[in-house]
Amino acid sequence: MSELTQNEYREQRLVNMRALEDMGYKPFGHAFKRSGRLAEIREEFVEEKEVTAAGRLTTVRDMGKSIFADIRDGSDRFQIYVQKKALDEEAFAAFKLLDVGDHIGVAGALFTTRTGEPTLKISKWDLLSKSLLPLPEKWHGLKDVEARYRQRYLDLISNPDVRELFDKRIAAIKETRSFLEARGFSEVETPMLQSQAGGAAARPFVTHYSALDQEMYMRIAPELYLKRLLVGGFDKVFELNRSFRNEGLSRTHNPEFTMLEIYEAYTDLSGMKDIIEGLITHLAENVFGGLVVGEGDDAIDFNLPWREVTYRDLIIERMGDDWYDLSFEDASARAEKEGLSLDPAWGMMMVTHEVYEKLIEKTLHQPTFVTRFPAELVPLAGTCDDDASVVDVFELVIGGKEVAPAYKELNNPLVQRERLDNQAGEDAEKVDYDFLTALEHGMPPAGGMGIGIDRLIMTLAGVDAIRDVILFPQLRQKTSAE
RNA sequence: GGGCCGUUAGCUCAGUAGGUAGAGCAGUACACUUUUAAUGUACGGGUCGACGGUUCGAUCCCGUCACGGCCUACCA
Repeated sequence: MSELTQNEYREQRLVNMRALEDMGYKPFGHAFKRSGRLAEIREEFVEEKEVTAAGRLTTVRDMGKSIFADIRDGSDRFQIYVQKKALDEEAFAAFKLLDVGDHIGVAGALFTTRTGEPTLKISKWDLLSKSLLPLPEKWHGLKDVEARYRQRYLDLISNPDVRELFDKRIAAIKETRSFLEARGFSEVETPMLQSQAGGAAARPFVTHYSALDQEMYMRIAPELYLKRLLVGGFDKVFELNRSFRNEGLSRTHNPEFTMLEIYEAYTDLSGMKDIIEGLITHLAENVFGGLVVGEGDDAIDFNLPWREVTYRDLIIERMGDDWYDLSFEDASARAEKEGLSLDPAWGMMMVTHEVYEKLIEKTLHQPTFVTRFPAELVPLAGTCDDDASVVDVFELVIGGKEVAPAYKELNNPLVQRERLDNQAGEDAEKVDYDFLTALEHGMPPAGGMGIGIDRLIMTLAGVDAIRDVILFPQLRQKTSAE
């Protein structure tokens, strides 16, 4: 079937490869000293200058005694000109045996064609690596979404906008690190392999550590270890790395994802707010091209200040001034009238929260800090000074998605123990008692924040699928693999 | 996990109210010394996702499966 015809391409390329070998070329050759990457050669273009360059052959325009072709490296594309009389006969004949996709090294002089294209007229060339399989079509690129994710290398070669988006992701992560380091934060690494998966409520990936003969979990969040570091005297730390959650795949969920968590001692939410506002506007301006992302009604405006509103006010705004005075039955009826299906086990708080998650959050398109969540929902946060039923937190929502929750961290070990015990219920093994012990030694008051980096990049880049910002997103394994 | 949709040449896509399929790019051959989606002429290339069923006959209809997409559910 498809392998058969694909083999015809491969067979032909093997024939070409052997012919080149017979002429003394090494098909999977060697290092090649280049004057610079193609972008540098373009930048430092001087008429007549002798340079060497290397890249992958991407298009060939053969006119008999004269060939124009493009080569590409990780930085740019560049046109080369192969003129029959400019190199020896055998080298010219050998060049015609090349296939699109081959890596070559070339030497020659720069010039400008009559159409104004900077070009390298080659006097020598060498084969650096043979490509045995054809690349996707040059004009339409690779469209098949499955192939794009499974063979991302082809996607990167043939779809320049994909490469550009990943370059932006790389730049955003680099800028995030320098932004935080410039403000005195230290980047740390804490365990991804944990004996207890704490810091969030998600199903973990389970594995087994043979040496200790014990179950281990891939972390679902770094939070509890970062707080141990607060106890240990690291008062400004962050970790920017992967967490893992054994939950469903969707347009906005990948089982491994990149999270940034930041903790600063002796500060509170206002400190976290300054950081997130500064960081996001910095990234928008310096990496993604400006403070307004997208167009028309979808545009997101990152100009400060951002809206700040309490959870309670949002609920009232959506469900009516009297919501919090309603009986449970009346509230449930009103929620169901809005199209929500309610779990009979829920109480008033969960019904209200369902209203927030299903009816309100997705409508918060512009950057919005939602504050003062019910305390039961956020067991690791400290309560507000004026009202112990709500916690001193914000969730930054952008484009209808939760991008960054921040807490005044709970540092009262007695309250923390009670809340974790309550949450774990009968499943007491789930409580990380080592963490509670650390708190008892005294954790400074602190603000903390978690930022889903993949989602932040989606938001800033204006893409709506998480797999478009992850190089190798998770897919089901193909059983027919060779 | 549930619902709906998709899978045709290496790539991008047409198509057949059931009679084993076409185009462009790519490939092969020839021509061509300034092209850039080079051009011109000719040629080759397909188990129409897999397996069953219905039928004289299935890429097309039906069923199962695989993979993917969208929606939905789980992820404080």
